[in-house]
Amino acid sequence: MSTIYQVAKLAGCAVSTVSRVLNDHPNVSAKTKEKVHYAMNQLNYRPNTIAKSLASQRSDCVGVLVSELHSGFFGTLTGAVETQLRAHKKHIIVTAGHGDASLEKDGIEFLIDRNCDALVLHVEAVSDEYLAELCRGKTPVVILNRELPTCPEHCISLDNEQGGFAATQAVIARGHKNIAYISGPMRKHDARERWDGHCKALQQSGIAYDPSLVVEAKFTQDSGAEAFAVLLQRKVNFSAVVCGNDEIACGVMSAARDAGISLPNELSIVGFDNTNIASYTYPKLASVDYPIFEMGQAAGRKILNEVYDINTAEKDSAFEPTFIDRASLQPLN
Amino acid sequence: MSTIYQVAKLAGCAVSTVSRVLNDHPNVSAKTKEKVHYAMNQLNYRPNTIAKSLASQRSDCVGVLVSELHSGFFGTLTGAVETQLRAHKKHIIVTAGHGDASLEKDGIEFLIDRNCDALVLHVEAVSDEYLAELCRGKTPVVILNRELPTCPEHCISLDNEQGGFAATQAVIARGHKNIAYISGPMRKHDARERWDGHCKALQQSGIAYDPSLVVEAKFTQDSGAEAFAVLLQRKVNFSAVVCGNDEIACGVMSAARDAGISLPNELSIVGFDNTNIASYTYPKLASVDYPIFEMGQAAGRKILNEVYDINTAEKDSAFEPTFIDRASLQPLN
DNA sequence: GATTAAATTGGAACCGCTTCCAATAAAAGA
DNA sequence: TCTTTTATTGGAAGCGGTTCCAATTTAATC
Repeated sequence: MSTIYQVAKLAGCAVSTVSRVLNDHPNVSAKTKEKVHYAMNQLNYRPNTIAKSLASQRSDCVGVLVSELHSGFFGTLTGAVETQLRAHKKHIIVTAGHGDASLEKDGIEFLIDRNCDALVLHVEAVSDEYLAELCRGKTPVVILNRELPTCPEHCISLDNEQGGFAATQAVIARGHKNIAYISGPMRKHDARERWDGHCKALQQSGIAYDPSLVVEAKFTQDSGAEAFAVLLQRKVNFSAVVCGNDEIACGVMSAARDAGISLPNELSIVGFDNTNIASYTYPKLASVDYPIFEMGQAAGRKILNEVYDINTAEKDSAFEPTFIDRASLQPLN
Repeated sequence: MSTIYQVAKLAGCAVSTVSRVLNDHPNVSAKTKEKVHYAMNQLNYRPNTIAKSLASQRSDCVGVLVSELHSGFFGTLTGAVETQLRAHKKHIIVTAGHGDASLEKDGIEFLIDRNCDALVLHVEAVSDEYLAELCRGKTPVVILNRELPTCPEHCISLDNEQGGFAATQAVIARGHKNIAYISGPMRKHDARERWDGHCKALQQSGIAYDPSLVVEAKFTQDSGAEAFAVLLQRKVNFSAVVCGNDEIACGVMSAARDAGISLPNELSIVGFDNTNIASYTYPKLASVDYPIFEMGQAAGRKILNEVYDINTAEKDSAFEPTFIDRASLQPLN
């Protein structure tokens, strides 16, 4: 691997000049530039990113932290950020927090230590205070799916409660009265907020809240199936199940069919997130659209604008959860 | 941010000594070590990864290149590598190749330039020669899902042809004779190999190959649906469809149902990869298991062993595609 | 053609850490 | 106690770039 010194020597100039050519500085004469380019080609020179990063304190890299790398939701998010930035020659460094506070911190520090120019975070275990502190730090941060009261300008999120409300409201609008709810882990704020929205919708329609219709699950298919089994054991009466996310809903579908329930006529099911899953199921899953791709793009654009001074000219609209009606939700006959 | 100099000063020793403490070198007296640790805590010192990387030519990072970040298949792969390495304090840097040769190269160079200690690649556009050249380079490489004749020791792959064979054989074994095939893009070697396997199975059973039963698609749901429509337009007779991957199969399911075909009794469908999708569909999708998670883990272990000298003590078995029978495949009555 | 201003270049310090080699201190052996 | 050996330390030269400042060239003005 050749270095900038060798290029300078071959081109017959100083390293500082080569550096200028490298970084498109003005004030380099055309002929010098050409000599340098020639030398670079000759030597097959590729600048050492690490050295550049150390000297310049920049990296042309954005760090992305998500909970899990498998999982379509985060894949979509990461992909959105990546394509957005890649179009401008910026790269991303992805790492996972695994929903654990210390791993999340570890991941964040790793990204900062790698001189990332900015961070995009989808964290769930770390505290608000920690994040607030982080926002005050040197590295610009964009926080997804979380609303920090002290620094709203760093956050891109959507109203989970409103989404939960929309889902249950849609179910009620189709005549359902006995509505079960399978929530995600209540320690996760989004799960809690969605459930809040559900309760609100019930309340608004004057439907009494019945705790025996609610089960807490993990955000996974298997857990959703188990939760549904619990529901059945309770021998409570319900005509629809609203779920904390699509995976849970998918588990419910399987479990319901295993129990001999015919879908969608005997039971309506609604998910949340509107992931690919919703299109894979049969009947297709009604869900609340969580525009994670658009939000990832928005995060990318925000960074391009604010960190790299690249104007993407696109205005970011506010993100609203919208209910997507599909066959898994049927009116109560 | 404090530097190693400040730590040295506060601890009253040389930077070289601090560096030794940092890297657990032997030959540092207990009391010096303690003084240094004290100073590090006092200053809240965090070593600068970039500087370390520049000086040591290492990074404790493994680069991972996949085609797309969204897509469950690659998510699973990336997740497998990540968890495996994270357990030993190694991080991964993920980037995407988008199935384009120049983006793939760009991504690979990016990873190498970031001083990655090793690379895990799932590339599809780049040439065998380029990869062979890469294998000869300084950075250790693990190549997934591709068999390079010149350097098999770098490759972890499974026999796509055998997988394709197994799928169609299973279909034939259930009495089907008119079997449609919707392939992935033929320019991709895995798509081609799977199709080869299909043909082989037909041949072995003495079923004549009928080109009007074959459609080439992309590896996506929508494309699968379109391909199925093409198949219907041809007015050819078939009782089963074998697909290049699960997404295609999923698209076929939708399209078939839209055409009023009842599943699985009127039409059997088989996928490939055995992704999560297979568990989301109804009927559940028979598929060929592609143990991508295990292969990712194996890649991680290989690197831990060969690059970091960390013995994971687990032997890697050979990877065989296995047919997973599920309800979407029914015997022909 | 001399003078001044502007454009180009070169030099060197610096980014923060590693690592080799020499110097010193401690331990062991005579 | 005095060598000899061994364990600890310090010093300094990199790693490969960036960037500020001063020096040199070139162009512009009179």
